[in-house]
Amino acid sequence: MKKGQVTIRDIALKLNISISTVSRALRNSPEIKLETRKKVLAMADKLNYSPNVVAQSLRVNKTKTLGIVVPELASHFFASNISGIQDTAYRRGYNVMICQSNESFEQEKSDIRTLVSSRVDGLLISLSRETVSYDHLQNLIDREIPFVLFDRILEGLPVSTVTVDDTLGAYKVTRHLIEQGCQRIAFLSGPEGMYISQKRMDGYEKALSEKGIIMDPGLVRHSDLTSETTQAMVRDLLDQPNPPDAIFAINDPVAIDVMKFLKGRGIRIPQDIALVGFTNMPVSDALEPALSTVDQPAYEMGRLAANNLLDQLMDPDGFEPKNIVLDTELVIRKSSEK
Amino acid sequence: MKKGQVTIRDIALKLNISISTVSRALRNSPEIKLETRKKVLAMADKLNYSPNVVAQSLRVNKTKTLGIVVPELASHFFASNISGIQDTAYRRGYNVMICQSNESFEQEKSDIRTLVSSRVDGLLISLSRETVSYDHLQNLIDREIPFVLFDRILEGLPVSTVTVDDTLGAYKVTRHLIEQGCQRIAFLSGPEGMYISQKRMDGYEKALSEKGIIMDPGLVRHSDLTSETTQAMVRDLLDQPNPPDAIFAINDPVAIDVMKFLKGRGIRIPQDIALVGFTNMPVSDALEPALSTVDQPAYEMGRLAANNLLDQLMDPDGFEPKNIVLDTELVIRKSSEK
DNA sequence: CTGTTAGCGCTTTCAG
DNA sequence: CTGAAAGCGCTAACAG
Repeated sequence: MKKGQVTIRDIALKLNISISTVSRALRNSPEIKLETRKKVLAMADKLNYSPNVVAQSLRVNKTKTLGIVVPELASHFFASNISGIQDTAYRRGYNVMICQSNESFEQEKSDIRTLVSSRVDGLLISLSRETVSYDHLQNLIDREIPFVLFDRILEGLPVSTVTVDDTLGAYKVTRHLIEQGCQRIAFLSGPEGMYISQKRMDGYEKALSEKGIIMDPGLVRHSDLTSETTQAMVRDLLDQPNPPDAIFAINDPVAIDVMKFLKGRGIRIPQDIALVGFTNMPVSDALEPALSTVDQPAYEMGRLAANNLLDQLMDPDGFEPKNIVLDTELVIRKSSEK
Repeated sequence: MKKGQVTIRDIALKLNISISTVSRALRNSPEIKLETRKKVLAMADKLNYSPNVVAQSLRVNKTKTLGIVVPELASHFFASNISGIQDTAYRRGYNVMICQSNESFEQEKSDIRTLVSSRVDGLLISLSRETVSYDHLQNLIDREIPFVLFDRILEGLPVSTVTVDDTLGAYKVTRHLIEQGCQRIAFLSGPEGMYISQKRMDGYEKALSEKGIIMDPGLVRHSDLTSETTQAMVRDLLDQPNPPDAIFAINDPVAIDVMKFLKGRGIRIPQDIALVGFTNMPVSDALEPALSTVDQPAYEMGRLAANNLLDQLMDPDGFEPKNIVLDTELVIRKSSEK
C-alpha cells in the first residue's frame, strides 16, 4: 500500500514477459509452462511481491470478505460465535469485518449498510433485541446479497439460520426445576418480539403443562436485558403476595444480575429461590452458588453459519437455505439443587 | 456488488454530463455549480447509488480501514478495547477488521500479514503472550505502515503506545494487601517476557521494599495464563513449607482460576488467603467473595489508541509517537478485606 | 464551472 | 503456451 509496492508489472518487466503471463502463473493457471511459472514464482518471492487485493476485488467484483453483525462483542457467547466464524472463514480464504449493533435496531441497519457498502460478499447476522421487522433483511434478499442468521434470528425469511433448540433447552430447565420441587417458577425473559424469548417461553410452558402446573402470567417478565430492568423485575417478582421459588433467566448475564440482587436481599440460592441461566458462560461455575445453565455450542454455531454462507457463495444457484438446529445440554450446578 | 450496481457513469448518462462532474458533485467539490450538484445528488438518490469503495480504494490507495489484532476476542477487556476503537473509527469514517492471535506469536504474525495484504491503512495491536521479539513490527515500520500498540506492548519501538500505569496499579494492590496485614504475598504473574508481567512485578517489588518486606522469590510464579498452569502453580504455592497469605493475580481470569482452586481445597478467602486480580471484569463483583481488582479503562484505551492512529493517518509527517499512560483505580472488595 | 484523458493493479477474453 | 488489449469504478491532472 505504501510507495514502491511491487506489482505484477514489476515482475513482468524483470522477466521480460507479459503481465498476463505473470498473472496466470501466479494463480497456477494450467496453461502456463512449468518453467515459466517457476521463474515467476521465484521472482515474486525475490521481490517480496504481495498481490493487491483491492485491485483483485475490483476486477472480479468479490472481496473475499464476510460481514458480521452481532448485538455486542463484550459477550462471551457472541465472541465465541465470532471465533467460530473467523476460523472457518480464514480456512476457506475469507476475511471478516465485524460490527456490533449495541442491541439497537437503527445501529443494526447502519451496520448492514456499512458492510454492504464495503462490498462484503456475504453477511452473518445475529439480530438486536429491538429487531422485530424484516425490511432491512428483505432489502438484502432483493439485492441478492447472501446472508445467514444465527442465534438471534427472525423466522419466515428464505435464508439459512443457525440456532440451538431453544424450546427444548428451556423445557429441560423448567422440567429440572419442577423435579427439584419448585412449584412457582418465574421466567425472566427477554423482549417479547425476540425469537429466543418466544422459543424459550414455549419450552417453559410445555414443561409446566406436562407436569400439570398452571402457568401464572404474573411469573413471566420481559426484560430488555439491562441490569437495571432485570433488577427492577426481580424486585417486582419478590414483592408479589405469592413470590416465586425459582427463577429461570433468559441468559447467564441476566441470571448473574438476578443473583446479585437476591444476595443483596439476603435471599438464599437455591434454598429460598432456585436459579438457572442459559448460555454457560465460563464464569458460571465460579459463581457462588455455581450457576445451573444450558450449554450452548457457540463456537460450533459460528462455524456452521460460516460454512453455510460460504457454501452459498461457492454455488449461488444450487443453494437451498437450511435451518440448522443444534442441541443443548442442561448443566446442573448448585444454584438449582434443592 | 451485484449485477446492475449503479455507478457514476449511470448518473452521468441520465443527466447528460461527464462522469468527472458527477464524481466531483458527489464529493462536494467547491468547483461545481450548486444547481448541478443538486441535480446529481437527486439523481444519485433516485437511482439508489452507492459508491464502490473498492474502486475508490484502488484509486486513492487508501481503504479507510483499520486492522486490529488482539490476543483474544472472548475477553471482556479486549472486547471493550475494540468497542472503543470501533466507535472512534466509525465516527471518523473508518471501518475496522479484527483478528485474534489466540495468544500465539505465529498467529499474530499471520494476522498482521493478512491485514496488511488487505491494505488496511493502519493497525492497532495488542501483542500475544508469546511475543517477545520485534521483527514483525519492525517490518511494519520499514514499510511505513502506521500502527499503535496498546495494553500488551513492547518498549523501545518508535511508535505510539497506550497502556495503563501497570506499575502503579500493582503497587496499589500490594500496598493494600500489606495494609490488610498480609506478610507473604504471592504474585502470580504472566509470561516473563510480557510487558505487563514486568511492569506489574516492578510495582509489586516497590511496595514490598517500601514496607520493608523482603521479597521471597518462591512466591513469584509465571503462568502462561491458562487455567491448567494457573491451578498447578497455586497448588505448588500452597504446598510450600511456608505458604502465602495473599495472592495477587496478574488479571481477573487468572484470579478466578485461583479462586476456584482455593475453594476446591476448602481454603477461605480472604481469611486464609486474600486475593486480588487486575482488570475489573463485570462479573468480578458477582463472585463470592467479590473480587478485589484494579479497574482498567478498556474502552478509553481503545478510543485513545484509535484517535492516535487516525491523527497519524491524517498527518503522517507532522506526527510524533506518544506514550499514553492511563491511570487505574484499585477496587477493594471482600476478597482482600481481612 | 465542466469535460477529456489517463491510469490505480489486476483478470480475462481474444488472437496468435 | 503467451501476448495485446480492454475494462472493473473511480479520481485527478490538465485543458478549456
